[in-house]
Amino acid sequence: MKEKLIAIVGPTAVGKTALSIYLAKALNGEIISGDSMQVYKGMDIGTAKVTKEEQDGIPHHLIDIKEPTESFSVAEFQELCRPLISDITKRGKLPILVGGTGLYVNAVTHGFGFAESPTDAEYRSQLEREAEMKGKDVLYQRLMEIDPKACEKIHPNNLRRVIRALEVYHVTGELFSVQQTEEKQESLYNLVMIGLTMEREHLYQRINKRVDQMVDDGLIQEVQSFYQQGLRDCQSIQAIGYKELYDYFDGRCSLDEAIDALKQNSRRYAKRQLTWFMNKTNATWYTVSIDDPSQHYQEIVQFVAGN
RNA sequence: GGCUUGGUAGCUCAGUCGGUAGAGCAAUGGACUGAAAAUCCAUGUGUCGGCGGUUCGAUUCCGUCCCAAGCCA
Repeated sequence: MKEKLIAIVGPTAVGKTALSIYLAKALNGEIISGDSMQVYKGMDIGTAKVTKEEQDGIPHHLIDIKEPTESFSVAEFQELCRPLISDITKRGKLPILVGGTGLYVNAVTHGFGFAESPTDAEYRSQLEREAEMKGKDVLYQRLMEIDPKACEKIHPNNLRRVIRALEVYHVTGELFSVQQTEEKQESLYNLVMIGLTMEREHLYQRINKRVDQMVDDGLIQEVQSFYQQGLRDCQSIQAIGYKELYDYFDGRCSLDEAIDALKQNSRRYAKRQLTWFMNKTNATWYTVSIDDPSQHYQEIVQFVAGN
């Protein structure tokens, strides 16, 4: 008997958090964040992390589990998330996975098997240096000799993924393309996936408004404190909101330009999220209205409870 | 009121010595298996300001009108 798992996916700012709290209350649930940036402590405003008040007593997991200096990965997320789901289930509660990071969600709900191929940071940077000196074609050609099947799916310009494929071979002796065939079609869980979307123009309005709100709430100070602590070159500051404001603090642009870039990058991010969730999941979709975001809550509760 | 320079893609502009046009940015679509809020790929039809004229043919030349900026009264 598979464990029951609810997942809520959708683009940034569509209202996943509010729905998740509502569902958790209605169905005796606990919430697991499926988000690559909300794991970082102190990155609260910029990642639109749930506040304590919003949580309203509902247990939340996998937020604030990393220092901003640390790295994090899908595999680690998967490793943490799966036992957590079992644990919540055993306690008689309903696990609700809420996330905007499509890869993370799918890695948990489906059988992504990368547990056997760890990373090798040293090897990565070695390849990066090589690509810089000799060009990325050199690495692509090397991958072509080792794993031509992987090359079919990786664009020569996508250096990051070329390097990852080489890394897998380097570390495990196994081909990247072979590992990928382990993908399973069936979910590991009795999965009910809810997708939230919104008319594009309205979603963009909400994103722009939310960024302004973040600035009012002290986003600039939040990022500045990381900047002043000397936080540099780490995964956490790749987050939207942080990298743009770093450009401002570095004097590469004005504050207004940074905020505009932040909005634009958020909109583009939302678009990529929709592409992923629409094409890589079979969520049941609800189009939420900008005027009444809670319009479908009752319907969703019934749908989730009935499955 | 007169003169000058402009009006071309959502924006900034290029260009056509007359054969209905193209860059950057924006936007849109897509890919995605240990950085994923990352990384990467693909996509350019627009009354060439309006109306007339010349011409086989005008966005291009001419006239006129409208709009904008600047200068002179």
